[in-house]
Amino acid sequence: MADTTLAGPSAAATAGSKSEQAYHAVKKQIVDGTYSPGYRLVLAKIAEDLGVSVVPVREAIRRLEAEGLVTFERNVGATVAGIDPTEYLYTMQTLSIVEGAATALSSPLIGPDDIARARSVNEEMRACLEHFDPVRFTRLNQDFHSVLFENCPNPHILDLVHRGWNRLASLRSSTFRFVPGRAQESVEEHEALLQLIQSGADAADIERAARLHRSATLDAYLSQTKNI
Amino acid sequence: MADTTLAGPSAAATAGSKSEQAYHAVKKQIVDGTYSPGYRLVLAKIAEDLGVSVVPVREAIRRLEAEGLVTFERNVGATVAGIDPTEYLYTMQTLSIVEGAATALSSPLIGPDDIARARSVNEEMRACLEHFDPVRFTRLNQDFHSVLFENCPNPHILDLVHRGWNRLASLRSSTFRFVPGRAQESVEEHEALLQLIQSGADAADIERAARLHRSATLDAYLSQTKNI
DNA sequence: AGATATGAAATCGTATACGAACACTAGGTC
DNA sequence: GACCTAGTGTTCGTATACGATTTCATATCT
Repeated sequence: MADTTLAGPSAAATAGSKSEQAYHAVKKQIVDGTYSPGYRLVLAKIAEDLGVSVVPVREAIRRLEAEGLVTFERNVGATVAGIDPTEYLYTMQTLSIVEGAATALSSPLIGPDDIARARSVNEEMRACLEHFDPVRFTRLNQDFHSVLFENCPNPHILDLVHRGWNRLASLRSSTFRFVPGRAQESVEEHEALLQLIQSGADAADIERAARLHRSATLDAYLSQTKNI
Repeated sequence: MADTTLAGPSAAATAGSKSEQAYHAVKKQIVDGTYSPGYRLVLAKIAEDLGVSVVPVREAIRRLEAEGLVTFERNVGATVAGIDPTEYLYTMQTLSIVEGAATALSSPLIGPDDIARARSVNEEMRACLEHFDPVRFTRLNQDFHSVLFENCPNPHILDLVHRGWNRLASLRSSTFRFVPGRAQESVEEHEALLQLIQSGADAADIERAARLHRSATLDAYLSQTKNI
């Protein structure tokens, strides 16, 4: 299965350093929800928990800030970044663009076995709809697209996709939970996308489909909030 | 005129801090070419030059690393990042995507006065062709697109555009210099793009045109290197 | 001579320490 | 009672110090 730990930023240089360790530790806890949005990240406390000094922790926090996972205020401190409706819109819109591009760029390199694997993941997602397992659903959704992106010829774009996913992590399964029916649609769109790729469709058509797949989720959210 | 100092990353939080000062100072010198690719960035030396200690400098360097402007190797140090043909391809491809999207998203908000300003910049660019002033040409090129992006409704995408531009800064005017005729084409494409926007064309058409405008430069480079 | 080992110099990575800025409470004043 | 003010505690920002690692030059061995 594709590794959805979500590779760090382009800069993974200093592996093994305490700063690196702190970065991964804090990131993990943000992405998996241990630290919720708004949680106050006190340098000294994190340093003590990890058994290191504040300097590497500070560096780690600043890196997470650059990725949008924490917000930093001078002389005040860091808090786990939430994602307000505006930020959500920006992030989803950007994701629709970069995911569309990543899918289109990868499509010529996607083989029958990849299609089969992706389809199998999608069927698992369908099963999640029955059991109502939104957390697993979200994870499988990333797996699905990760399979398609495995051979993406442009790592920069892939990196942007991963950043967007991390940015959305604080929402967990909210779109799944709050927009009923969207998850079902999503599974169908996945299948349609696979067939499009399988049929050797034009890259532009694949890009459009992949982009719409993401923006439909955004639209579903927008139209719902408008109706309330 | 549009400010092409190229806004920093989303995180401009700690304005006024020494770390911030160091960040801007080093970034400026990388972007304007004072530090060429491969230049060894020694923390202690930069710290002394700026009159601060190494800790904030280190933080600044790590931020620049995250933006791809410097490469960092553990226990060895930082060097100004070069851009090899592969990186160039990745960056240009990504730029074509995000610039295309930024242009399309901005287009409904571009008014007649914006068009006029952009056209005036483009005419300056045309003049640069006569005087053969590649550095100014590159700068004006950014100005041109900055005018179009001024009202971009998605700051995330704009940020990606700026990052790409910074990343290419180390090349200076190489595309202009090495692909004769491309600059001329570029000016013509700008004018065509303006007319497309002015005519109220479909966002999809505008996006395609803007994307091709960037990828044509990449293609020109690729076909030239192939011929050698 | 070429390759390998050894030492010194340079540079990084992190701990510790301390001054500075902010938040919050308590007390006083109108 | 509401508002302002002083004081205290918390947390950040940066300087300094030192051990760890790499690099480079020199010496030694085959």
